[in-house]
Amino acid sequence: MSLPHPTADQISLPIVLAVLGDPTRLAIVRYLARKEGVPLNCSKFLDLASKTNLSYHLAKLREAGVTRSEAVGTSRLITLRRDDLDKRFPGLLDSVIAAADGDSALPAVGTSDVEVSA
Amino acid sequence: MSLPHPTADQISLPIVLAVLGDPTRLAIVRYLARKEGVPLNCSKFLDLASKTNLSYHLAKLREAGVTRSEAVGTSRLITLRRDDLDKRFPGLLDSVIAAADGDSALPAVGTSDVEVSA
DNA sequence: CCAATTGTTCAATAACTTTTGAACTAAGGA
DNA sequence: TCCTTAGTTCAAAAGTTATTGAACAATTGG
Repeated sequence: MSLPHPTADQISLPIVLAVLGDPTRLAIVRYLARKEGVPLNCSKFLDLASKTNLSYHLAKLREAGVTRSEAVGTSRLITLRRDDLDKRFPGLLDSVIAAADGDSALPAVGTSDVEVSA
Repeated sequence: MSLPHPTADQISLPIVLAVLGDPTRLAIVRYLARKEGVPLNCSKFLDLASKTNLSYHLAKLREAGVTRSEAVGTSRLITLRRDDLDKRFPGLLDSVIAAADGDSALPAVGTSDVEVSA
């Protein structure tokens, strides 16, 4: 681990809700959930926002305890903290993601049929 | 019904999450959930915020589709829109409320053992 | 009618959040 | 070493949300 992350018990419900209440961040979390287990780097999300702005949103997600960012070379590998979130707030993440998946008006990443392998 | 409320299908996930991401509003929703079926007036929440500020937060909850406010005499009877929320975002409200109930650091209303009957 | 109760609205301010661009760091490849 | 890639940091600007007090409206009880 490289950057400051809260421990599981430091994760705060209102902060998590507020952080997920932003469409850009919700899109990031949705994509992470779909690709669970596969660590992703920031470039995956460049169609949601500028590089600088993404850095800001990804920091918010990390600081809230929603994601984990690990520095590997010049990349950040980002994963969902599903284990910790499920322990802390059972069912919350699943219901949020299911609700987001059901809403076609929300911004999304990697939703097209075409999937780039590398 | 008196004041403008969104219809069930107009309720937006990011807006609901953002609205619930405020500790004062979360406390209001929690209390409404505990007293489900019993319409409450604003005075119940006066220990959370000033009258003016409550009016603001209750309007946010109403506009997001989380609560319903009905004008009855000089009071507003406030209820949770559980039916609509459950239809739109299954499991979300329950997991949020369960998570909030598990967090003793959050502000709360009517948590004491003493319950005033009238 | 008068006063009290219940809550809203308005304008101001304070406090945050989001977005931006330019400058930066750190790693990796040619 | 130099260049590129990946992402951060910083300061400024823009936008939004929260909080306040004073003034208001509507209903109800005396």
